[in-house]
Amino acid sequence: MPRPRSNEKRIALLEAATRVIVTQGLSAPTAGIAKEAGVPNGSLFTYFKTKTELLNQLYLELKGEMAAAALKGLPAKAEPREQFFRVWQNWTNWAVRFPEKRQALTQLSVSGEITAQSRAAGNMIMADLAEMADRSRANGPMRKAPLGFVLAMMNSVAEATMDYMTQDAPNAKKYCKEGFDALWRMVE
Amino acid sequence: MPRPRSNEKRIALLEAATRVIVTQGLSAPTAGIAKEAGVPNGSLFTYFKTKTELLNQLYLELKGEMAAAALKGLPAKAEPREQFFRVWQNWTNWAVRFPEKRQALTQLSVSGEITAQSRAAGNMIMADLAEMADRSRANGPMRKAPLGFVLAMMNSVAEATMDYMTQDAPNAKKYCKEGFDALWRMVE
Amino acid sequence: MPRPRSNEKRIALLEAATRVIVTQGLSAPTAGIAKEAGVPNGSLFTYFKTKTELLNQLYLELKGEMAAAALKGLPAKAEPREQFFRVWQNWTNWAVRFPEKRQALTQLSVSGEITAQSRAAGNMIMADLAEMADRSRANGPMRKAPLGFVLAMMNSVAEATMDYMTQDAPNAKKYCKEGFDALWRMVE
Amino acid sequence: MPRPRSNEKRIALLEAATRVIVTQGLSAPTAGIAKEAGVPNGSLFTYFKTKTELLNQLYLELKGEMAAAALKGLPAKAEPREQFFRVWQNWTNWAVRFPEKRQALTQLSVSGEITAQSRAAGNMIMADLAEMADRSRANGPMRKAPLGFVLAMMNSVAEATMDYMTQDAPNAKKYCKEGFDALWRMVE
DNA sequence: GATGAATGAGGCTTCATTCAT
DNA sequence: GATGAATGAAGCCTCATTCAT
Repeated sequence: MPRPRSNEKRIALLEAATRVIVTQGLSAPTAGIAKEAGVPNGSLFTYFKTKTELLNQLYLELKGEMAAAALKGLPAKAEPREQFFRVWQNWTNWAVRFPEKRQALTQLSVSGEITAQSRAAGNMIMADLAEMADRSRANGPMRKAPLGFVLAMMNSVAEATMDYMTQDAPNAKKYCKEGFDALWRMVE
Repeated sequence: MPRPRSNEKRIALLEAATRVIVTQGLSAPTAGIAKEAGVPNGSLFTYFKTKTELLNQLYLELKGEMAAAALKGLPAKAEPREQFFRVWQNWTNWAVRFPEKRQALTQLSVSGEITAQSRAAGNMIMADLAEMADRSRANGPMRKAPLGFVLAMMNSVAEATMDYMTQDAPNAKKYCKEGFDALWRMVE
Repeated sequence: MPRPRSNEKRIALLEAATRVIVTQGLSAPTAGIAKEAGVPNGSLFTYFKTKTELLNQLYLELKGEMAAAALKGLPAKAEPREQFFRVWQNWTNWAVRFPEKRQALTQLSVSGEITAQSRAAGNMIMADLAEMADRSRANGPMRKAPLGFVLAMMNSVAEATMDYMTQDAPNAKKYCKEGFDALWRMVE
Repeated sequence: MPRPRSNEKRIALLEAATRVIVTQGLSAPTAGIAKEAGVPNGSLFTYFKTKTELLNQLYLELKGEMAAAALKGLPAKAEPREQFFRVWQNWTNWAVRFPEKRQALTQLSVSGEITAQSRAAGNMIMADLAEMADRSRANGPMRKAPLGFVLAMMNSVAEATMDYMTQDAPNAKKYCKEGFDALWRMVE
């Protein structure tokens, strides 16, 4: 029985990639990522066939983490608005707690490195969030707009909110609320 | 400001860069940009000292074009909402007419290549737009929020709108209106 | 001579190497050979200390097979020419039946991977053939030329013949005869 | 006007490649070739887009040189045999004078690196030689065999001859004659 | 012994920038 | 100034071999 593949190294590489991407961008050398992870450069390629694959997996990983954070500990019974606000808080707070993860995710999202497949999978991950959004706008002015469009709106507002929460951490809570209210006005 | 002889080549390079960036990303080789522009590769560096400078100038150029387009032909006397809507139309239509320019601008904006100075200059360019936004929210629910935050919100909604207008061109007009209404609800 | 347990795997590796060398050349990765053989990559090195050793053993194996095929079922009593022709047929037919083996052998022969020792051993293997060749030219025009030179000549004619037999299989028999006659004219 | 491409460097690279291939085989690093040529490694790729292209051009270059050498200074009027013998001498002597070139050419010929196109071009280069061979066998026992087959025979005999001439230089002349006579017996 | 993960030296190639002409 | 060849530092990835299990 050979040495089994170490999941720790995989994680270490993914986390290192996150950090390195934030400081150096997506063109950061794989060697740098490996070094940051404390792993020999050749090993990176036993865990990820190519740099692109590493990037795509990181994308999915981060998206998954973000979604999980957003949906964590939802009050099963609650007003839609309240429930949504809770998600909003979870979501934006995750971004504040892990600014590097969010930043890396943003970079990945706009880059040409992410496959259509990965993007599709990423959307699947966000399905619960999407559904919640769908319910929220059900009786509002955007009820007839395509769901995708509404989601894009929400997402973009969320991004802007997170930016400010991160940049100006002391007032994070205020931005969080303000952003949510703006969003709510938009859809409900 | 010493200018190299041919301004045509400068323009050609900038336009080529726009196209090349869209298809290949910011890591596109300078040689490729030069070729696309029909300019010898070495000449690129007589027009732009470094690749970074080319990118920064392109950023400013595109931002300028966008702002100019947005503010063109404004009815001097008109209701704020109407006037703002006109700007909104100009703006989003520019994005639809020149999707490559917008895409390149987006890529540049998120990249680490753009200097703080360029970003500041970029904001100056958008000053008129910012002022208009400021007036729009003057009596609305976001009247007390930091202007930057409001602008970021608007911008993010605009981005989402443009995305959909570009992706689904036949319904562009609808998205344009829908996006604007959403924005208006947010701030006014 | 300590032998690893399974001779089957050894054979499988040798045969896989033959196939892989034909398609990918001698620089084919050991991992690829192992995979083709259905053997885990690490195991290759329990059967062959190094890649070079694998190559050398393959060389000898193929040379041995070729010689055995050539000398098989010789009529003990027969005219020299007839006997030699029989060998010639056996030899060239082997090449046609196993073109991959011959091709791999050719590649190995010209490569720098084969040690002097292996080459010497390879010549030993061909000793019977050499002897027969020696007898054949005993009364001919090349009777005074160094044996090695005559053998090289024969070998080269054989190679050319095999090439054509393999390339143009339907006429293989004709080439076989034609090649032999040419050879015989040369030495006898 | 920029620096023109230096044909000297091209030649230097080709010659360096010849030498390096002989000692290290076709898998010799491009860096080593460049160093041997006294050229920075990056420059190799301004003269040859890829290693494969370098190899193919070298193949053609060597083949061309060989053919030119073989056909040099032919007596216009002479018996076919005499004329052919002259070619044979030229040819084999070239091999003795430039053993590295011949060895490299041999390696290239058997390798998988040479394109079908290059091989075709290589054959064109040898066309005059082929024609002469064709005339030589016109009245001989191989007059009905496919020309390609005859050429292959001749070539293989030449190879064997050259090997011995090179290995045992003092007797080169003898091998040259002996090889030619053998060949002549074969075809005429 | 069997297995396949681990390793790190190197290989090929690219590229921003410089510089000879 | 204009041009495109020149350059050499990296970058991504491969691979023979070793070694933990």
